[in-house]
Amino acid sequence: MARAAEHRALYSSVPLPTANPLTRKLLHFAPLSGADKLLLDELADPEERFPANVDIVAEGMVPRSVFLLKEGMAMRYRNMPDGRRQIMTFLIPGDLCDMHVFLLKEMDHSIGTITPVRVAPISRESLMGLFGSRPRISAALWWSSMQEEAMLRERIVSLGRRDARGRIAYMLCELLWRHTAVGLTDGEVFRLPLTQTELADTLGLTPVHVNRVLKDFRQQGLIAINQRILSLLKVEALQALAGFNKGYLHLGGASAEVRRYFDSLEDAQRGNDRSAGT
Amino acid sequence: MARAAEHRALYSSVPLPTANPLTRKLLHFAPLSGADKLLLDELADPEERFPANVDIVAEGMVPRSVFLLKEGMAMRYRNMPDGRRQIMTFLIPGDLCDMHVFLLKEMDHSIGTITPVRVAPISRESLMGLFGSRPRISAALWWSSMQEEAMLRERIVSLGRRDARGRIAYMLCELLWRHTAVGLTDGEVFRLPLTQTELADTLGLTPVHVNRVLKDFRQQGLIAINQRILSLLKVEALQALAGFNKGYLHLGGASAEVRRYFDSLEDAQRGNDRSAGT
DNA sequence: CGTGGCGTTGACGTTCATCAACAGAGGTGG
DNA sequence: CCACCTCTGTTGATGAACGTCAACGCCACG
Repeated sequence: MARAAEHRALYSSVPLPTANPLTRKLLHFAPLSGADKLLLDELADPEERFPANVDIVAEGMVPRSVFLLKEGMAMRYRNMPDGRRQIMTFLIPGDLCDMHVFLLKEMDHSIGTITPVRVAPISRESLMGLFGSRPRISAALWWSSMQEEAMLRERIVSLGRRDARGRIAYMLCELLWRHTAVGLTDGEVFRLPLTQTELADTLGLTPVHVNRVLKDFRQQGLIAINQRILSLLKVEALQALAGFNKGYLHLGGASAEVRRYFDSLEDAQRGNDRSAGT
Repeated sequence: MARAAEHRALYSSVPLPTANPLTRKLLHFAPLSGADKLLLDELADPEERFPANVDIVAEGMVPRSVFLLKEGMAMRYRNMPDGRRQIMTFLIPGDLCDMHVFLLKEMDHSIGTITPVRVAPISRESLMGLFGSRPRISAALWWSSMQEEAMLRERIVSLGRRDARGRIAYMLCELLWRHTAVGLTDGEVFRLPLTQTELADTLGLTPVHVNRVLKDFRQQGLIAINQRILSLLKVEALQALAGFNKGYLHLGGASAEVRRYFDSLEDAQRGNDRSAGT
């Protein structure tokens, strides 16, 4: 396949992101100062590794620390009593597993790795400290969590009102834009290490049916897959197929008004710091 | 139907809730002081009314103020390009419409009324003020928003991996528990002003199919419906049918550890207030 | 007295699930 | 280095769950 060779070539030219993926993502919300970026880098510094196909957090556990995913892919999922599985979310670099859930008494779902991953554990204390002292980063993290919620809502729309072709097209588009937001694409090409079974468990379909639809997409020249590298050859067509509108990802940033508001908080905070002799 | 008469009788004995529904809900997270409750009552005091079947907020608008739903029922929904509709969430008394979304540039879905509603508009300022000064209420609101997110995830599980009977059973159970949490049930009986079409648009089904399943449930003696009053006659059976586990609603409250943490913040805050001469 | 929304029921069609079998890739132990 | 095995992808045959289309009754409302 000439096409495959071609997009591998493209992919190999993807520059390694210079900033950490969380920073990259948050920059879609609002500009961050050098100090903010430094702080985020420190936050992302500690490192822990997990192999593929293990649970980082299991259903029923008490949520403890928070993890920042730095590399690899993971998922939130739940097993049904009859052994079937529903994947709720894919986690990609720059995503936080459970910035919030530590408020809850016990996990209602599991988080498992899909590929080997590198994560930065973040303690509840440092996160709460951040919230108390850095309004702009807090707002950005909050925004990011709103974005995640919007993605959940979009999944509901997809599962409720799109057919198999629409669901798959929509999911490929969402993954493309999310990867773009953290600098992990080259044009419409990115690495997608999912099995067809995992896609099926995400979209409420069977692996067999996912296979048939993907075959169809390939034959129509909409996508190409090779060595887990996915090319969306006709993004427009795919988006049309799904009725996909990337608005729900809210990549356009905050309104000027909201941004000003958090800037003013930031200034107030700096004032506090000075008066406290910091 | 003797049964219908019976459950109407039951329903009429439901006492009017003394506390406002938001307070009732938040008490599931942690105890609140008298001052906290007073503050929540003030928050809920302003009033605005909307008739049934109108949009309170429409897709594409800039999210402005936040609303507390005090009475009636509303929904978040989205219209698809082909005219079909997906309902994402039902809002019942005690729910906040978009505590968070004001961080986003534009709404990616609409909020519409199902029945006439009474809401309390809350300004961004008073909400932010609360977050700055009342750690315990803030934590409770945050918890409530986590709970909403958990409900979204559960919907995804439902749409992805349950059949029509399971979905409907699950939705009835969820609505029962949510109403219970704000004191709007009497045993397994509560008022549910939804049409079958609305249920269908929530669960990714057609009104026709919802009708057939409900008929079946009625014939099996699982439920009874009369004048929009719903009785879950065999909750156990319904929950078994859906594989329903109310754990995801997190009604058990916060862990002792989390609660202590926010109590300590509260104390620190009171210290600040005193030293600032308030 | 019409009219429109909602619930209800029947006949029929389509999408997707289920079951089954096999091929290729990659990993592991002998 | 090869045999073996498991996981993933692939394809075909069959069936069930749910959607679509259509019609009618009921009730609230103007």
